[in-house]
Amino acid sequence: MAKIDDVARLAKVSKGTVSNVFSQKRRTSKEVTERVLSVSRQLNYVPNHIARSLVTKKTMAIGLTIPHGNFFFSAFHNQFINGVILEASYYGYRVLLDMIPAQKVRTPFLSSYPIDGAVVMSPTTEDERINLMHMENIPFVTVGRVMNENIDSSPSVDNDNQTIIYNICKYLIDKGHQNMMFLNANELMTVAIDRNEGFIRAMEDHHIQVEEHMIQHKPAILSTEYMDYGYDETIQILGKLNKKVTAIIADDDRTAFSVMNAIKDLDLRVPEDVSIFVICGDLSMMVQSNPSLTSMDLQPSELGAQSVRLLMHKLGVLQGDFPEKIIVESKIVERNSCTELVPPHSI
Amino acid sequence: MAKIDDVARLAKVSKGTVSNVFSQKRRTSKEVTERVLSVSRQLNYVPNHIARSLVTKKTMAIGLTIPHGNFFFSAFHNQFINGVILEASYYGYRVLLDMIPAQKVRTPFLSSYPIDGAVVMSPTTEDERINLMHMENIPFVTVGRVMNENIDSSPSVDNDNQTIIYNICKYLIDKGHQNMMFLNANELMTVAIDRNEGFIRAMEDHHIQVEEHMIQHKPAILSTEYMDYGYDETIQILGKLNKKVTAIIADDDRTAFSVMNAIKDLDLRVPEDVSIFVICGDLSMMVQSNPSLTSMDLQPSELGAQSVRLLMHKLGVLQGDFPEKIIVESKIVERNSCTELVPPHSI
DNA sequence: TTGTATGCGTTATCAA
DNA sequence: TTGATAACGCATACAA
Repeated sequence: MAKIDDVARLAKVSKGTVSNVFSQKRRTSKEVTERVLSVSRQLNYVPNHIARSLVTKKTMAIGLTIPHGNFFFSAFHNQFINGVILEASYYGYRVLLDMIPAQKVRTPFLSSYPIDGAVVMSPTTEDERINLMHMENIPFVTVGRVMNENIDSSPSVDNDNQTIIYNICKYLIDKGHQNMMFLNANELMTVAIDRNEGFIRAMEDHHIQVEEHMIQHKPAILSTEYMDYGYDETIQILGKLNKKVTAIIADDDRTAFSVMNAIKDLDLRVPEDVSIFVICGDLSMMVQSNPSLTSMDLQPSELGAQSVRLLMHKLGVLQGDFPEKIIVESKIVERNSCTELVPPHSI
Repeated sequence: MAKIDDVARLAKVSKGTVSNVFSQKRRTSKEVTERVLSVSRQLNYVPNHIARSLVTKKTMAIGLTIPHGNFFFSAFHNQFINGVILEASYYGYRVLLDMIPAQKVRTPFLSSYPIDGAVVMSPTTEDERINLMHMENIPFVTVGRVMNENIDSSPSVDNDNQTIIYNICKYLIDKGHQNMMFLNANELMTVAIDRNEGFIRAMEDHHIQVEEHMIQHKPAILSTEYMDYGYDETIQILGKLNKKVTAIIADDDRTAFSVMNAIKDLDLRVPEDVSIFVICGDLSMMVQSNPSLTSMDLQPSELGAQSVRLLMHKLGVLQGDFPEKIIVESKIVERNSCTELVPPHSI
């Protein structure tokens, strides 16, 4: 591999000049520029990224910290990641996928993170990844609210989760539903906490008693029940316990599908007997399922892009003031899985 | 940030010793080790990854080169990526997500890739990413067959795509199907080429004439038709052209869902009128759709893990001989979307 | 088992 | 506009 000295020698300039031709940090005459570029092509020279990083103290990479454990990407994560990569590449940044829990790093591999900053997805309460970032002084942005004891505030991008659930409930209540089941995300995730508050507030505002069966939480990602979350809950609550649930709010498309299967197995129909509302689902899956599923568009790709932009501000790549919190818009997309509730006596 | 000199001074040892405590490349006495570690903790010292990389010439990161353009991850990609990350982290490697096309890198950002090797997903014919890797002398492994003019051979992991389609066809033919439609991947992908050969061979072996409508290709990822590939094709071939197709082989779950919608819109039923076989689909989606979809289990996560292992061999991290090609097993998972064809006259 | 000195390939500072 | 040289923070050969 050719080095900067080789180019400098052949182009009869100093290495400082060669450096400048590539970094464009100060002007070089057209003549010299072309000579250097020509020699570089000839020697197949490209600046060494590592050496550059050592002195500039910039790696031009950001970390994307995804929930660890035996994790699984959903369509939501997908789209989100797409947004992150696209936006990062716009600023010349690469994306390092990160999932190694702090404790598990073996000593021989221990070293600083070769990233300039990080985007932390789906924080939990007392999220250890966030503590790690904080300790190592790595600038970070979260997608979702931070709830760590020692960390007062940090830039974040989020949907307005409380309002989202509130509006979903209102949407269903307006259709006559009074008895709903909310299949929330895992209880450790801060988003689940916010959503619960929204749910409870909606019920209170509409004078509906919140019963225990109404709020469920996704099992831990490691558990065997994780994959078909929604099935057992539906069978149990609607079947065995015979709670007269008429509407189910599902965390994601996978959950919704599980629910639909359970409903079929209970000899019930969607939406005639039970309405289903999906919070974050893959657009194409929503449209193509049968019946098509009414859902919330959370704009995951926009969440990703905005989180990167926020991080770029923190890193000084983007100038000017920037907000500490960015709320990404979301809106209900009506399809065919939610229907007006027909009171029993009117049949 | 504390540096190695700071630790050396406070621990009253040389920096060489401090270095060895962390890299564990040569023994250090227990006494010294503990003193160094203690001081390091005190100063919050961690070796600088960049500086280390500069001298060792190892970045401890591998690139994951995903198809670029306005790309979109499917469940298959998801699982694959999971496999890659998990396996890479096992060897202490991080994963850099890569999608920047070679030409688009602007001069100010131009530099060598800070990776030790790369995994290239879903190669196309004359894949420019592979040419780039080859030119820059970056060790790489492909997931899928390479079909580049100038590149003779390179390590790769793959399913046996020809045989897979052959077996799917045989499976359907054994059920009495003679007129199938194959919704293949994009025609530029090498996997699509291999599959076509398998399809044609199966037809020939069973004395079935291959008609034009039988093989379709997914539109380019940038096109608007990309997202509901399968719908128009089904409406067109089964509806307007009234070809008597009784079985459809779909590239992925998204495609399968589109097909199911089209079939419904044509007032036909799955599997009574048309059988559907999915090649790569998300397990949970397959199970939870209605009817559940018969599919091929390609073990995407295993593909990911094996590709990393192969790369580790190329990088010398893993010792011993290693094969140039690894074929990951796949098998048919029967569910409820394919049925025995009942000849019309027997009704 | 530990210390010393050199080099990794670049950018940045200061002169010219 | 360009050149010379000192960092950047670490690993490693060699010496002790």
